[in-house]
Amino acid sequence: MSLRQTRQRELVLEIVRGTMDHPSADQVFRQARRRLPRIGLGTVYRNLKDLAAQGLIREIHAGGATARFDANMGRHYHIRCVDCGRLGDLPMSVDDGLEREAGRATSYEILGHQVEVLGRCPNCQNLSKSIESHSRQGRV
Amino acid sequence: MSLRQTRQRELVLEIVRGTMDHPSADQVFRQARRRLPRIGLGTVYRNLKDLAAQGLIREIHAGGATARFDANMGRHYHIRCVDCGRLGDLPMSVDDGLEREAGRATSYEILGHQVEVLGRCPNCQNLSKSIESHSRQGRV
DNA sequence: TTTTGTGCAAACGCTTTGCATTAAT
DNA sequence: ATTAATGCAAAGCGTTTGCACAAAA
Repeated sequence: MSLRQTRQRELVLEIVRGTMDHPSADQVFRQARRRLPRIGLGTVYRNLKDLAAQGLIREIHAGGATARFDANMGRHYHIRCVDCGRLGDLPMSVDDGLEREAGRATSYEILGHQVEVLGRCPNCQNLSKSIESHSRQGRV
Repeated sequence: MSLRQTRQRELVLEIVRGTMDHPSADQVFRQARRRLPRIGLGTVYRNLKDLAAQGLIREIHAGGATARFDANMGRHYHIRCVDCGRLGDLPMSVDDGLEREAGRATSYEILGHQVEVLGRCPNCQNLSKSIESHSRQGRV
């Protein structure tokens, strides 16, 4: 249950904490190998995942693994169900102020923005309700 | 240069247009195969990519392909350079109203949201400037 | 007839996993 | 001594690509 403190795990955490540039697993791996030449890529992946589960680091945009396609070409936002992965359109207005503010905050040339709201769809809410009331089982 | 009108391409477009649920390439493929049993998965991928390039559909990769990691656990937004993939933190305020509005617009249980602004980082802006001024080459 | 597009299969890149060994507790 | 974590390699998954053949133009 409790995590053991290993050289590898400490190093991975230290590397992610020590940089501002949101490294990929492979970048963390390369950097780690400079200090622990025998560290494996699998270990790095496992530690990144464990550290994220502990809330010590955050994995960014892991949700968008597989591409989705949309024939709605108007600007709009999306909502994703964290349980079943269902992706829906959000019938709400697009915030142009956000790009203006981002332009002020950085020296990037702003080209656009995407918003993804995370939630649980009605179907998955009902599923977990019926599990609660009918049994003691945990996560499905 | 100009796209030919094939049964396969028409079908793929029709499928993406005919659903609201943002199908993945594989879902499009399965549905397409019901009407064109010999269609290949590669063809579906190629057509989705072509149709997106033509602006007829949109590819949603809610985040980049490969996962990135961040030790900054506070709520914040990101900005991605569309040229080099560089990912930065955005020093700007998080919009809670957005989640409230999403809650009103759907029957999802709202859990959070992510914003990714797209742009070109200062470095890539300079790179393309120097290419423009020193040569006639197009896209790098 | 000339290309572009297709089907197929192999290759790709990122990530996960099985397993025998190592090391933290 | 116990058992979680490691290194390694193989497999998994979504996606891309090379190539000979088919079909639009």
